[in-house]
Amino acid sequence: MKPEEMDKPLNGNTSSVRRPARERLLAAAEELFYQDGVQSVGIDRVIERAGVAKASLYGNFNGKDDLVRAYLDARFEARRAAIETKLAFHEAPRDKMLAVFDAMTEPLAKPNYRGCAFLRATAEMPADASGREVCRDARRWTRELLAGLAKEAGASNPYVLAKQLVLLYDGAAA
Amino acid sequence: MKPEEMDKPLNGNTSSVRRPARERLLAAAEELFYQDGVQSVGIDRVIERAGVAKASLYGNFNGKDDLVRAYLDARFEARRAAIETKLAFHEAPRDKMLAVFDAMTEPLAKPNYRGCAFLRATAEMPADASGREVCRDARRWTRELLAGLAKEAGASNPYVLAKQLVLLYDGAAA
DNA sequence: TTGACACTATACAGACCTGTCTGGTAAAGT
DNA sequence: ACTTTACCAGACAGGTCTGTATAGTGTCAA
Repeated sequence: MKPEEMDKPLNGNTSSVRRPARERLLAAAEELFYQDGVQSVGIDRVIERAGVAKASLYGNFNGKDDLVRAYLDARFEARRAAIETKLAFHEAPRDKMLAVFDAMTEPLAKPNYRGCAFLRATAEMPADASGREVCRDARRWTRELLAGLAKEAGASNPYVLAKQLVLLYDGAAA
Repeated sequence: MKPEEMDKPLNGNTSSVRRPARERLLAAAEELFYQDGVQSVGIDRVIERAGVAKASLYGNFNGKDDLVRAYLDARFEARRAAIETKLAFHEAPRDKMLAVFDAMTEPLAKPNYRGCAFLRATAEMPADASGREVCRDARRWTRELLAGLAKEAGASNPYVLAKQLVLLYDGAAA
């Protein structure tokens, strides 16, 4: 996606039925929020990109805060799905841990990678934003998943190991 | 510093001579920008905290962007000073590398630590902000310092090692 | 046909933020 | 005595942002 296309509407509707406004909003939010940051992307840009009226945004979400939260939720869901897909290929706890790490570091190689979405969002959101919870939950989920696997694998201190692994991911993602 | 004191002016002038406006502005910027984020802290809050008129800000700086840059510059200078102080105690390159890491991770234990100032600022500043350069410079300076020491220490691949160490720091700081 | 529904388009209020401008004070240099 | 310098206080303009309100369109079902 070239920059000059970044604000043109994307309907994705070669079919006769248009995708509902909510989906288009989430798709636009996903791209714009991740690429340019939650703070600096205004509502007007999102609705323009989604090809949606402002009223449709406020009909489907409670406000920007809610849209950001939905965007982060979707992001979390995507990560969880990616991890669990990879997880299914392995049996041994140790292999599973590697699979988790594999799934998480896979996006790093992508051309438009801009760092961990949760870390970025946490850094730029105001302290009282509701999206912070999602970020916290996502990090905790990852940590506890790793800790559980480490325990199964017989690690002497699974919780500490999980924290160190997350720390390593944070470094790579930053 | 309790939150309710966070916006009262701090003159720090028990002496007869008041500290000049520029210094008070930088001190206020340091605290507010680091604590609450560069974006969400407005100029009015900075000048109120500094006990300074708005005109004094625009007399000493070219605008908010410039103030942010000065804040980051000061931050960089402080880090450099802290590192070089610790560096002076050691002779062997390997000890020096540990000293660098020591100096950089020392602030992590402080009660009001909020992560690496440069990482945070980079995450929340708009793409065209002049402060990004400072962040880039600070990171490059650290990396090259470590690479130089690694080379002296006889590391097989000093540059890669330096990058990995910085990555480790980023993880810890995030 | 009518009415409910989802949507578009646009105008607008209110808040906030940056940056400018004016006016006044006090100290230091000439 | 006069000027310069540094400063404070606050009003104000211009912009951007979120969120609301209004008016109109197309569709589908009863």
